[in-house]
Amino acid sequence: MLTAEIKDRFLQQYPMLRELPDEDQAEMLATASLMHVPAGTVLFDEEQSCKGFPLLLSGNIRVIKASPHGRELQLYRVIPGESCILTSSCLLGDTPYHARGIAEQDIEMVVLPASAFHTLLDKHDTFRGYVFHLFSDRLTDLMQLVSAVAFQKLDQRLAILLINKPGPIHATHQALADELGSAREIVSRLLKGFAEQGWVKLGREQIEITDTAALRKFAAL
Amino acid sequence: MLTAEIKDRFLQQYPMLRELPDEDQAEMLATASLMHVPAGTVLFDEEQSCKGFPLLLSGNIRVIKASPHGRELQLYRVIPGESCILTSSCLLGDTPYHARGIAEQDIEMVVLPASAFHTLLDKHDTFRGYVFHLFSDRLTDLMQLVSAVAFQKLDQRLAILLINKPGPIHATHQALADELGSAREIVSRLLKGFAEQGWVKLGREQIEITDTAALRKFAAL
DNA sequence: TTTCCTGTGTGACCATTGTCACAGACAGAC
DNA sequence: GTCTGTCTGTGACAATGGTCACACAGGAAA
Repeated sequence: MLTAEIKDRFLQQYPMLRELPDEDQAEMLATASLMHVPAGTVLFDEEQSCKGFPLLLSGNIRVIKASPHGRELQLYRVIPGESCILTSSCLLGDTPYHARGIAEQDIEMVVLPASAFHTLLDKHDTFRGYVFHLFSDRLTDLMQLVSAVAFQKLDQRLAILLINKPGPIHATHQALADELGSAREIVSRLLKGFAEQGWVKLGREQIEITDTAALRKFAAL
Repeated sequence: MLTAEIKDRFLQQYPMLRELPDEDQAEMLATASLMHVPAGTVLFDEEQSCKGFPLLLSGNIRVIKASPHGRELQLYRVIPGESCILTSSCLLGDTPYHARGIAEQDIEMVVLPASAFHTLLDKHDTFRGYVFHLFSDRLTDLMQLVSAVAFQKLDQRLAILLINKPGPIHATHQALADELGSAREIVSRLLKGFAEQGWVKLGREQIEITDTAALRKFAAL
């Protein structure tokens, strides 16, 4: 059972649920439960099937593929307002996961039982539209990612990654490598190159972009 | 308007449409049209939005990403009974395509107008389930592909590709390279290696697997 | 037959990335 | 302060894949 405050934040974050008829909304809220998950938790993993439909309130989920040699590659990130489409995929396709989901920060999420999820999907276009959109976006993301991994050089991918991170970047080289699916040393090496070009300033767990324009030009090349 | 013969084949290929109430089925069939497309045609391309929902009767569609340097990489293949999920993604998300679709053979397909597609989706669970399943499968495929491109060596990917092709393989090295996202010379080189191991016999546009077990073992390594 | 075109074989060479093995550097704990 | 664990810098090296520049083979067309 959710508190009034959580309900508010929940509906704030997922506006399409506000459009449900009152009784359906109430029913949905009645079956939902709130979960707290500490940062670092593995929320799901390969070959593991799923229980409910999670809707994020706060915190991100990193969805990754791990290689047998200990490297990893981030497929995408789930942010509040987005829900994890992989779960939907599981619930709808009855297939197990094929990736690992890790809580990047502490997470608050509302979990709908599978039955409620199906009911919403059957009865309400807006919810359906929302889920389809998520699928659609993920497909697009993944196609983009495949293309990047297959055809782009690492330095460009790194540049793009940096550009798309907001503000002063706080991350270890290892973390960046894990996002790119590469090794820490390579990232260090490339960053050093960027620094020598005067594009970034490096510090411990910190990267400051000093010449966005140049970096962007390099990335777009 | 479809002929009776086409209707039959159509419903044969897409069983979930047979479960529709008669009048809905009739309405759907009334708005559908048959298209023939010769092999090699580009059915859709990046940044190009879409008209209708195609359901394949015969022939395959290769969905690929092309690199700026002329290389290409196959994302997946659409076979009869499957429809092209990318199109759904477009219709549902109003986003343009982000890949290219090429008719691998001559194609027959039934095309539903976007409106009919949406109607079916709204009214019928089975159709909805079908579409969700397609999405789900594609997501899985793509995640698998990303992982392969990022972490597997080309020789293994080639071996897997060969294993999964039925019967005596009839393809140019270039075609294989395009499926893998690599260059022709590399494929030739690797195939030569396989031949030296006695795993395959090579001929012009033809590859015969002579030791499936060894090849499989190598692929699984 | 000769001519072409496409597909394949190949060797030399390069660029990129990955691996390994450390050495320093910094921050927080003690 | 010292210690300790994490993060980063770095050099040598290997391996994989890609590029280029051809030669050559086989089959279809002229």
